[in-house]
Amino acid sequence: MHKITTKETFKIYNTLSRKKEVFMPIISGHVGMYVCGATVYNDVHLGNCRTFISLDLIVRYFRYLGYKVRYVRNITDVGHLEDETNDSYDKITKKALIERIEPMELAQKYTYYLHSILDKFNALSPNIEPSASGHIIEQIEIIKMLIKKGFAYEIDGSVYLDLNTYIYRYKYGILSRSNIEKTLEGNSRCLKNRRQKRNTKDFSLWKKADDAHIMQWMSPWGRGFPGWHLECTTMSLKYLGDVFDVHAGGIDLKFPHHDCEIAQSISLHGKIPVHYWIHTNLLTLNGEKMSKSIGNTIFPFDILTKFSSDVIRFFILQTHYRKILDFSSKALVSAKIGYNRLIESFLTLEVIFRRNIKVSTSTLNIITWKQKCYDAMNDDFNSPRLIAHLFEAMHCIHSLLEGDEYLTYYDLKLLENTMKSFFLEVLGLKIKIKKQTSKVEELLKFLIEIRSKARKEKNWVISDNIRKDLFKIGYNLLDNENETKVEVI
RNA sequence: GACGCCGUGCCCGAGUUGGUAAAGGGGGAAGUCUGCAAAACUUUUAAUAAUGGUUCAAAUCCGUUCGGCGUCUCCA
Repeated sequence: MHKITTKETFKIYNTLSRKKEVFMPIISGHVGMYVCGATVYNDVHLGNCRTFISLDLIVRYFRYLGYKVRYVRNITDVGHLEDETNDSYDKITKKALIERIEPMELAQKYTYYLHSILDKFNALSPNIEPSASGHIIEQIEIIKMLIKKGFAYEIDGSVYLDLNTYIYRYKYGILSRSNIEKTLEGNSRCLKNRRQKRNTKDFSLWKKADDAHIMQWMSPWGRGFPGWHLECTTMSLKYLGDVFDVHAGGIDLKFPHHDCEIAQSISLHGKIPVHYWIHTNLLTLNGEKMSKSIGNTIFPFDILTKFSSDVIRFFILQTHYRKILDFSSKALVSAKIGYNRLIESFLTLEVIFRRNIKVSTSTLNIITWKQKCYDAMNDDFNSPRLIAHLFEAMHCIHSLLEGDEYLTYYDLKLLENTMKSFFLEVLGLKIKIKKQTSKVEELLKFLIEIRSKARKEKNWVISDNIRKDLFKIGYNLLDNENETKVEVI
């Protein structure tokens, strides 16, 4: 494995301090990382995918540096309110009624779907993927403790976190740096329909369920279901401890979700639960947030027919995770062309190895280049810069092929290993060469032979017709010096 | 209204704890190659939103303006 040699220069942008900070794990060599996963009531869209792909890059790089990562990503299958003014239904229940299936069946269906999509994008599975519905008992225990400590109160079968009590002792909103009073002042929507709560700013830990609510559990406060913010606090506490290294998620979860999590944890044990908060930025469509509720969404299968999952992943990683990324097919086409060139260079490298030219000194400094790759990733996971360095390596390979530059066998191997490991392990991309089924391949070979014969006889009519007709059905013939290559369109 | 973020060439996109010539990709142009075409390779092209200020030095820090976006409702 790779040694953790660069840890003193490895920096992560921490939303809490709004600065890049040198990463120092709680336990040397280990990283505990919690990611807010998806609410499984609908197909994941490309915006969700961007977040999980960005965070996959982060997990991969931790591991690449040699850290042992416990990667926990939850499944929200209960408790996420569709609309707080409507007490009866949460997202899962509502969709289950529409689809006429059991809520659990719905959650299962979309969980499978999420897995299959993320698998396609080569995102690594979490080590633990806990679901909210599987941790009802733990959540009830935490609510009990919060009530006992005086930070929560029960009214008519629902339990709320008492922010006034909390604010008396601690600061609320340290992550978003929002002033809850001022925030509520300017937002009239928040003032409606809060008859149950002592204060509008209090948020629910447990909600009473009426008979129509399918997903409900028995609790000391009657039948109900847990609030959304509680599940992450509960499950991260259970699997990573009361204070852990990294908590990550989409930027839209910063407030109120993550600030509420912090309030819950601090109420519980008095400590800020996380050292490094990482927030990924949004994927926009026509400049606006891609969102299920707004409806401007692109689903993975909408574009997987036009672009491979690798190209989409490459496209996403070409932008830094903290920058807004606007979806456009034009940019995707650019990414596709660049990606293919990069893959070609791996094949060119093989050609250079086969040539086996022996030199005693190198004309290029591969060690310096390798360090630049690390520097890019060490600077808050700067994948666009890493990709730029891979393109530089591609140009080096071309120069080697032309004989303009030379590398010793050792340096050549170093170049290959570094390039491949960053490409495959860190960026999580694949070096895939499209291949035909054997019979199609034989037929193509046969046609190319006929065409080659025609070309030798300068029968351009036959040779051009073969090329034209094959192009029509998706095969592009490329005539090189001695051979004809087939490109699948 | 409160709290934030962003604006880099034709397009995408690094650089934003101030400092050598502002990465990289795509596109355009020219060339090499070539029966033609394509591909590949080489070279080349062009930018810091506007305006003040701080500084020996600003894309980077501060002010103002314009434009875009996010959160405060459920969100990745």
